[in-house]
Amino acid sequence: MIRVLLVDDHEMVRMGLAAYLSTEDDIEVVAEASSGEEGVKLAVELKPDVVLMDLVMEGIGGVEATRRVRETCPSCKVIVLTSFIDDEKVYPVIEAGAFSYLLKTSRAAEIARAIRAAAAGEPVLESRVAGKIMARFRHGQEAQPHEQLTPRELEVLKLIGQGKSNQEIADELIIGIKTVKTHVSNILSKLGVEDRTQAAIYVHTHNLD
Amino acid sequence: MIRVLLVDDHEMVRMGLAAYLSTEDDIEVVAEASSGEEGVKLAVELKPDVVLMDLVMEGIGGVEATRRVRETCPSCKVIVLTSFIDDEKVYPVIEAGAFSYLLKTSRAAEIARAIRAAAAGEPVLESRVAGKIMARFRHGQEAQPHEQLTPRELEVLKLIGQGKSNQEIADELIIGIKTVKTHVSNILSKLGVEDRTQAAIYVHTHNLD
DNA sequence: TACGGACTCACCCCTTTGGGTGAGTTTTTT
DNA sequence: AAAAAACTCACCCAAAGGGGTGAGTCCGTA
Repeated sequence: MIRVLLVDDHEMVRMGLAAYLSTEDDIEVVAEASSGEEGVKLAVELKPDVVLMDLVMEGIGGVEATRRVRETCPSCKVIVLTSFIDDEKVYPVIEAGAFSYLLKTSRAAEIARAIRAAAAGEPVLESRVAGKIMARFRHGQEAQPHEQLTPRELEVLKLIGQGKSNQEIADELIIGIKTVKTHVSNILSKLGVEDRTQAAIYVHTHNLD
Repeated sequence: MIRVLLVDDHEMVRMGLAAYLSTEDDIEVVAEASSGEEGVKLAVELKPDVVLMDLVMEGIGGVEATRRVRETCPSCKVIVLTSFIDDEKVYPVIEAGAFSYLLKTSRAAEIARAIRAAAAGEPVLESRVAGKIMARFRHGQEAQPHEQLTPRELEVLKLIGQGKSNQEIADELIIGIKTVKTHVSNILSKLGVEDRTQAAIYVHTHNLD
């Protein structure tokens, strides 16, 4: 019997999963959590075989919840279940220890299959997610352009993403405007964009909040 | 008996709703649709009392689906059920004829209540949605700043949101750069922002794709 | 017809931005 | 201790952005 913990703040989704999974003889839903915190707590207590984890939740998100579950219960396989693929949380959550990655548009049978696969030690990646991962390795492991920014540059980039001018950024960071300009130049070059507007768009399309 | 049609491309959500609603004596799920098109078709055929409609779907979205359902089956009450509140699709879908608006984080009991309310002719607005609607009326019906943009200005704004320079916008629209600058000035003034970067951010936070 | 709104373009002028280059200081790593 | 990376600031200069103003055309409507 595969013991499963559901973590999702959507009651309907939990009910749907629970209803479907209860029809599978070899799968047992041992508990449901409506938040990341609760999910971590239940995972530690119950040591389920598989955790079905939503990514977007109030409080600590699925990424942090996954990290904590992996820390406190390394035997738990975390299957991430989320709505969107464009979320740039794909890489972080995999780094956080997610074992499989599915989309919520998946058929119910797919999910049952992924649960059995996880219990058997086989990860499952939704095809589009797999494509992203492959692309990342193909293009060299440098990954996201913004990951090669220095901490200070990242800080400046976020302020650009808030629509701040160089002077405002200088005031906020208590440095000279000349220094800000240097950072901005380096940022534009590293991100491969032409101006601060494109950099701001980068921030928003990559959710660098 | 209240006859309900479910429209959602997430099989799990449909299952969860169907499972829960089947426990309610006065509610009957007469059909499920996994796309907007299918939902419209089934609504016409079955004339349900209430349609539970997801907003984000492949193909025609929930907004267009709602409009068509209302056109072809005016007696059907459409309850919109979506994940996010920041979606600026709230107003459009209400204009399209949505009767109630709930979030997917709602408790299942809330949904059953909303279904009964809809059948009785009472709309239900999730509190945060209600707040938005109220705010819109309080601030004068002018609503979103970008709605007072002219068609041409909106076109330019979208290009700003793509990170285009004035010259690139001029080339794309086959007009002079002086004209673009005029549009940009008017846009900044109407949106109440200081520069094109903030305008680009506006585009992305308001989903003006 | 007259009016207003939208779209177009122009001129003047100032500010901001961004590239290139150099260089000093601090922090971290080797 | 030496090397590398990060952070800081500076100067020069060209390009782009943005405010203000004026004005012509076209189109739909009162």
